[in-house]
Amino acid sequence: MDRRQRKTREAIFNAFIVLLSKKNYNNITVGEIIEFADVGRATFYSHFETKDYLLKELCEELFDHLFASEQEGGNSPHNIFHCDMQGSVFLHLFKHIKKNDNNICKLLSCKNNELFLEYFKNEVRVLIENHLADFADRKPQNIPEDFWVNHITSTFIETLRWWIENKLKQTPETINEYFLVLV
Amino acid sequence: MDRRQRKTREAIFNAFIVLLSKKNYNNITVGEIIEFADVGRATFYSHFETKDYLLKELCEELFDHLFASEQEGGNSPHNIFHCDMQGSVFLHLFKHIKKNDNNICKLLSCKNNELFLEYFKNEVRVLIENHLADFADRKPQNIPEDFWVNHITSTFIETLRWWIENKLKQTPETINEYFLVLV
DNA sequence: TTTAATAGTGAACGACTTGTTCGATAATAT
DNA sequence: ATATTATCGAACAAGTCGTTCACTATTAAA
Repeated sequence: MDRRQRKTREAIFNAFIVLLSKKNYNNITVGEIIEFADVGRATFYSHFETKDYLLKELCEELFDHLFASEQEGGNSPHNIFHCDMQGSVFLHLFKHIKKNDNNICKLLSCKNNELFLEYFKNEVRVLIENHLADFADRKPQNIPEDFWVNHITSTFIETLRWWIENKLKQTPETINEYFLVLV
Repeated sequence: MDRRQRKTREAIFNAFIVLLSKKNYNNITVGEIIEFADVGRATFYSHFETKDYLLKELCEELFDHLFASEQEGGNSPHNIFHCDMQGSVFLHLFKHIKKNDNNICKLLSCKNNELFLEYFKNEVRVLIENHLADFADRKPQNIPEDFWVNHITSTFIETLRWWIENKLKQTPETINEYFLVLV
């Protein structure tokens, strides 16, 4: 990839992230992004079709970092079902978010954006599905499988949101226990 | 209240609801609303400050219908803690939504709007808080009170959303059981 | 080094949306 | 009958979006 392209792309992502830390997604304009990124209008639109696509591509990069290690953990079948492993998958996630170099927190905060939440929920759902066996003994009888998956997924995300609203006061370990105790 | 005012207000609400059943909140313009409502632009803005305020007022009317009976049930202290009452509060809600004269379903569907979800969640939270005693024996030890309330609230809403995504196939009774079995 | 291909620039454009203004008209209440 | 109030409708400035185009700068290839 052309060095110019890379630089432009990064400049736009950076500007977008900086702006996201300051204001809501919906209130950010393309004009602001290109001003911060110091990039021509036409250039922005040659990289991203719309602002929504910019978010989408940012999410893909973000989720790569956030879920990559977890997904691989999910691929080694002999360890997953192990009790210690179960906790650590989600604990890892909570820890990553506490570090918060990335700006997931801002995006997750209620008032922000449905689009991000949709992407994020899909990602978490896949994770949950991969670790479904860990929750098998807690699953109530007579409820549909996807209802159960949806519930664990939602509970995870809502736990996260509650944590973020509480300014991440609790340790990742505490939150992880809170989460596990719910499902 | 002036008859003209009433008629205008209703025309706008109606147009808004019709449009909501066809497209996402974010994609609805004030121009469309006043066209459908057959009302002057200045008139719209003399009734509602912005589109968001229109939604807010619509929610207030909607929630009045939806939560009014439940709230009153919550005010008679001798019946609340009764086991039979517990189920029926939420069952009533599920039934109301199945009837769906109002357009909560469209608004609740993921892709729609954070603003509505926020209003709705607040309303449900109050309901849950009023009936918290019903869930007391299921509350795990050592988790904060508001975390617990948030979890029940979220679970209710996510149950609802799952139901709506599934086209309300299940009966209200079934969904109510699904919900109660989760918490 | 020269050349051809590629990426970025910046101004301008049309289209759409928002929220406001104002003089004229119609409905309502007294 | 009169005064008040609501609505109309057209126009407005401001902001935003996504596109276009002629021009310039950078990069990769010959």
